[in-house]
Amino acid sequence: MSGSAYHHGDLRRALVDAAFVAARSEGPEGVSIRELARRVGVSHNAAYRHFAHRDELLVEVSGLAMQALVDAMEERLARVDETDGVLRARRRLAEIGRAYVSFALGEPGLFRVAFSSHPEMDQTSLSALAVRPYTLLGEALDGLVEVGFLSPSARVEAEMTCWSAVHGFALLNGNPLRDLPAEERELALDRVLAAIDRSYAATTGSVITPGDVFAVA
Amino acid sequence: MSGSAYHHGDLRRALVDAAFVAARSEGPEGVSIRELARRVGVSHNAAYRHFAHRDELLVEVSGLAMQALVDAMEERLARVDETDGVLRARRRLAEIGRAYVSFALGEPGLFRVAFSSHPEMDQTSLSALAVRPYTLLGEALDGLVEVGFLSPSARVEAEMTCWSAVHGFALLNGNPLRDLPAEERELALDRVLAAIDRSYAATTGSVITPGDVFAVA
DNA sequence: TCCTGAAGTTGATGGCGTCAACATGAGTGT
DNA sequence: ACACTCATGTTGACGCCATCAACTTCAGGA
Repeated sequence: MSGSAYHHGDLRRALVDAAFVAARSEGPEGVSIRELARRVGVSHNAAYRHFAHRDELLVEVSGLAMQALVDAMEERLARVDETDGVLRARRRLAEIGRAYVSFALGEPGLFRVAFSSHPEMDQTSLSALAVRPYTLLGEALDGLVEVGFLSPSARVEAEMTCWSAVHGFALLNGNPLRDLPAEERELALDRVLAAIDRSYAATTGSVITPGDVFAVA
Repeated sequence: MSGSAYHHGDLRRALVDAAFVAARSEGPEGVSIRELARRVGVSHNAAYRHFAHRDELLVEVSGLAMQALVDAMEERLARVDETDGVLRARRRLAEIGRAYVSFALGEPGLFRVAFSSHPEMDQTSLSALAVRPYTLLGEALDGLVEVGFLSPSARVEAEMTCWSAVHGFALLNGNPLRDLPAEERELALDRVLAAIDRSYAATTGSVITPGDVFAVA
């Protein structure tokens, strides 16, 4: 009933796909039911057989965008080849942050659609959407605790701190600071990540040898 | 020429005022030229004698919203009555963060309009808008350096770190985490602020006596 | 074979931003 | 005192949008 062939072929999927490319290049507000219908070669209103309203379609696209973000994070995580336990855990956390920011700045449309608020959307499905990046981050933090770099007591909801820093950085650099030179931005991100790293080290009195993980002290 | 009386009285101001209240209750997308015209008792299109397009009006409102944010921060800063130098500087920084978050969550419409992106808007005026909160934050950070809590080398662009953390926290709590219980949210913010504090202390080897500034260790 | 219900279409309503053409009237130069 | 000009406002249009209601079509089961 959802994926079978009918008049069009598979309109629902076609619409979602088209919406994804539209959102990718123009963000959520660039997704127009009518435009999609035109693009897919179907009459306006056809979409309403599959989505109650525009927001329902956007939620679907949000899911895909979020998935793309997760993929980017996982791909980058997989590249960490550090063998020393502590360094590895710290680098993994940093890579999550880098992947997040790089996705936000490289795919602004998708990023915005992933986090765009849909008033119609019930809260549960909303947080369910963001759950995967959250757990990914959580695992990295658990890793830090395991190697003794982050104290268990500071571990509590450490997700919030990391996520806030990186999310804020991504948004500020996408908007008010949008034309900061890439070099400066890179450096600034290093500093933010270093600050988090330093903050965690302080919870266990771990020593950070300069140049350990980050270029900046 | 800008503030004189004419047909309407002072349409430009009236429009901006109406736009402000609209933005306050519904955010940037709730600001409609036609609706404002109706509200002000003037014909649609009248606004176009004062603003080239909708975005130009929104920029004006952004400025007001940003000003409101700054006011909130300054008001809160003024309330810090700590006498001990180090504690005072640390608390001032924390208060800036709290004011920022509290404004973002208490006035979501204004906050969003303050930071909404206006494609038509040239970059210079955009960053000029955000300059005041930025300098306010900068002054607080300078204070931390003066009392020896933050090392001068870590001072470099520390604005970015603070601003990112707090901005991200505000947005996450306004959107995906929008119905987190207020209590938990408060605690989470404490933790974020404590992490920053800790991170700065680490740059000078300053000792943090528990319960110094924040409830959480 | 028919007929039902899902999938798609047509046409309308009311919203929006914006352009062009017109109306009005306050303030200035003579 | 008068006429003229130009800023300010108005009317009416265009094309976009989301969405509703009423239709057609047609595939698959009784």
